[in-house]
Amino acid sequence: MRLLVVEDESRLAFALQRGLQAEGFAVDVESTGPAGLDAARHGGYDAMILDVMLPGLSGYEVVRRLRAEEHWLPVLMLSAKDGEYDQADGLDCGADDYLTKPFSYVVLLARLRALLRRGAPERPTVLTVGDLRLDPARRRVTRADVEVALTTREYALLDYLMRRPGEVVSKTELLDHVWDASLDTAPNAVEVYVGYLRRKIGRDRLETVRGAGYRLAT
Amino acid sequence: MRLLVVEDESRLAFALQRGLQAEGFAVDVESTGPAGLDAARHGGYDAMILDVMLPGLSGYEVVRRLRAEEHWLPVLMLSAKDGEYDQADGLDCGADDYLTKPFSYVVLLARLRALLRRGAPERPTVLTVGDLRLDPARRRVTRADVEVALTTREYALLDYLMRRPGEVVSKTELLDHVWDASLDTAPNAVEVYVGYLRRKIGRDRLETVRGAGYRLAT
DNA sequence: TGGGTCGCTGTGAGGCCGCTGAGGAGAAAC
DNA sequence: GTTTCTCCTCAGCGGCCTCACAGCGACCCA
Repeated sequence: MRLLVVEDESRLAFALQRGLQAEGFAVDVESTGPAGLDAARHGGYDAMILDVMLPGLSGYEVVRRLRAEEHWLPVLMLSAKDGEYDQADGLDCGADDYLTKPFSYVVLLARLRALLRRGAPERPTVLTVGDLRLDPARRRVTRADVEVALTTREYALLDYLMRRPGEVVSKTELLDHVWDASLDTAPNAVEVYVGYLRRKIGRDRLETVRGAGYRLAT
Repeated sequence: MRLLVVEDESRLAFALQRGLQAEGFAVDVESTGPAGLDAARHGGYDAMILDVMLPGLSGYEVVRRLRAEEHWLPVLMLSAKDGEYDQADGLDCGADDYLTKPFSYVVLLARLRALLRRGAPERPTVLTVGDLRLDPARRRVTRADVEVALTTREYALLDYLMRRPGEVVSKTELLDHVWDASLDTAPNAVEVYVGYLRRKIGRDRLETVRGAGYRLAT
């Protein structure tokens, strides 16, 4: 679990970093609004702890811009002010939760966990061709609901073919996309792997188009 | 938007009902724990506002049972107590947010809207995969109800894997999320820790997907 | 029917990937 | 200071995967 802490008070930032790391989180720290926004945009974090008072760009503004750019990273806001409108503002501008300083570490942790619990996993589509199914996330292939064990190369080959069902795909194209284009492999390797695949997914699923390439039967 | 308010102080319950109705919500009120639980189970509400102190069944217990039955209705808890552990307890037993009485109506509304925005939480408090259970709040892992002692790193690794059961997770992804991205760790560390985990949770629970990563068996 | 071309497959070597035991560094407990 | 615990690196090993090769079969065209 990677966290981004954006906080300009260095003592607090350091305390948070150490405490959260002790809980097993990986923690990066930024100390200004713009730097925090940038990190959140590019970083692949699971959640963000964000101070409201920041140099350069306020915490409110950071969240607003993130949301405007369709980033849905869970955000826990921290603020020294404790007026109620302030809190409402924080939530309404797109933060997911709000803590008022001084806060207790226990509460912070509990809120953070609640936030991480509801993270939204989007699963990529499962490719389906006939009774063949390929799930990229699980890296799993089934044929008529029976799992098929594939090696890395076999899997990559089938993946490529299933994204272009019914089309004729040439050997050189396969060499370019499934094999590393840099190292020159003999075209025969394609034939070898087509052979392997046929044994596993069924001989008739993969047609040879003599002189042109291969076609995955729809 | 339909709301369920479970509150035994009739004045507060009435005030909430009128206020929220004025905002355009459809509001039903229950005044005991068991009645609230029942309504939540059958009612098709979009969110629930739940007092902790209730006759018959405490608010904690209501949420816990709901979650145990796989109901993921967003729950906003209300409590007169204000000890911090109390608040942490509320969140960890499955509530999505927490307000301490006395609270301001503005804050309640903001929190409620934030809750409705993010819809029902998708993940249970306790992560369960097969006979493995991981309780983030207690930082505890059991396998077939036997506690398993894990180090910080082992725990973080299992936590990450259990949030994506059945999916293949690459070593680099694990390095990024379970290890701190800033310090560069050798990819071999992942292999080592997968080895440790296997000894503790069972060799077959963690599959190797050669060339791709690891997969937690569902 | 025969020759040529293209594709298929069994064999085997080489290499990459992942696993594990050993051990050192650093922190914490005693 | 010593012991213990944890984290992580390193090196060696074992196994599976990959792919080249060569011989054979299939297909196409006179």
